[in-house]
Amino acid sequence: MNVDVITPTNPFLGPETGKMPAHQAVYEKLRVMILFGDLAPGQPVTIQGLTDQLNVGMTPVREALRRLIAEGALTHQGNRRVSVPILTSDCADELGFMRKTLEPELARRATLRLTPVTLDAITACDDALNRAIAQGDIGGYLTHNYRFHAMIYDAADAPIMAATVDRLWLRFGPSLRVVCGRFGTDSLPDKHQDLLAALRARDVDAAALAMAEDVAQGVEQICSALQDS
Amino acid sequence: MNVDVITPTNPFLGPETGKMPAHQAVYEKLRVMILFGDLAPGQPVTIQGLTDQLNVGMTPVREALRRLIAEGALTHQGNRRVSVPILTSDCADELGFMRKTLEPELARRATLRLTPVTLDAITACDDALNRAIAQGDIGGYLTHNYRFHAMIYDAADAPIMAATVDRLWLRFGPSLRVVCGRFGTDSLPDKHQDLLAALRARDVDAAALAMAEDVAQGVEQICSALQDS
DNA sequence: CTTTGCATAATTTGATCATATTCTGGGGCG
DNA sequence: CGCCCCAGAATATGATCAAATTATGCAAAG
Repeated sequence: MNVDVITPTNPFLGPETGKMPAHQAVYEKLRVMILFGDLAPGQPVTIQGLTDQLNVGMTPVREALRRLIAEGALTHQGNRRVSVPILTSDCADELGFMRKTLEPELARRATLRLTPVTLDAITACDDALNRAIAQGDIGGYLTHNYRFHAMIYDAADAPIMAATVDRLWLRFGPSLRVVCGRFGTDSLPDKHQDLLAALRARDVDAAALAMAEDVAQGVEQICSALQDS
Repeated sequence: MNVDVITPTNPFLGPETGKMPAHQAVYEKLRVMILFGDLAPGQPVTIQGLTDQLNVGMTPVREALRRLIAEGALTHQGNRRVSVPILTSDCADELGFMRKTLEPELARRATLRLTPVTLDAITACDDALNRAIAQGDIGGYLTHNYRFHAMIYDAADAPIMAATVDRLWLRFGPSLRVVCGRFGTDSLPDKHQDLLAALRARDVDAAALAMAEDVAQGVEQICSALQDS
């Protein structure tokens, strides 16, 4: 029962995939699975299960898990048991506040530093996102929505904040697929047009506002889904 | 099913050396050393050096390092070399923005949830801090200043935000000792009295303001020290 | 006679270690 | 000046130990 990753290419902007330490390969594989809801909330994650599944030793698996636990993508619940965290209302509140605070600032910085080439790439990503929505492709929506935001945050040239926000997305990840299964791809939030327009116009405040609204919509949708569970 | 105890990091720096996995003991030891400037910025950290120094195998050391790297307390610079990160101006700007944004919010939440017992403990911690300043004890100042803030953030009952802010402190840590060596304990920032008064009065906005000012002063001091280096 | 409760055994899993392998960096030699 | 070889450190593996959860069986109560 080998769980194959749905996304064929790695979603991150890293070009090198050739030679990579085993622990990092395991880390990225698990990270993608968590980020896009391939692992259900509360699902236990065992070391030996991963060693069998991925055909690597236990040391790389241990390191990858330790890293993901440090990032909050996995939790060390009770006695030596690792599992995918269950998103509570309180956690969602915290994550929501942080996202609403940090992501507009990243949008501000990105607006000032964005190159035309990167802007075109972001626009292309949004086009792909809209195609995925039109086709009802939930996996494609999740992937391209993440890429859309990740590209902007990468352009902000603020690695610490970008990494922090990345960790917040990791926490939302396991619940995303559930939310989408509930609502479908019809009523998905999309302030991306406003955001792109603001980026093209180099309007810092408009970009921050559009980002804030986009984040607020996404957080609101997740919180409402958590409410009746 | 107990899911209540999920403390991956130590909120306090108590020397609790009872029953603890080796990798966590190594992690906490290194964490304290980084947080209080026992490790200089740029200093290389080797696995084998730590195995010899701490008398543990290399697997626990590897896990501790991986965890600290994930938290930004150490950096994986280039090829398989781990070292204490050097704080640049850009990084300090990012860290400053995040601290100024997140810590007042934590102060807000702490104001609402604080118990009288905890408030007394925080007050006692501030007294110890002042005694350390009066004696010119830099180590005591750093320790108690961290504890003062950590206790407030712990009282805020917002584990994700508290852990995030903790990571920011870890990044500032290696430079703190340098800054204090430059300025001494004379002109240290202290908005703690205002903060304590606001906490006692349950004045949310005043607490947030005092915290913002305290953070701003600290960040400003570090940035000015980075300027002429 | 069945069922419930607890105590103990067995299996699974995590933690640690010793060791082998690979890769990077530096120094010597052509 | 460049290439090759060697030392040292990091990476990865499997084995071994310890801990915990699950399974099992016995006894007592209904």
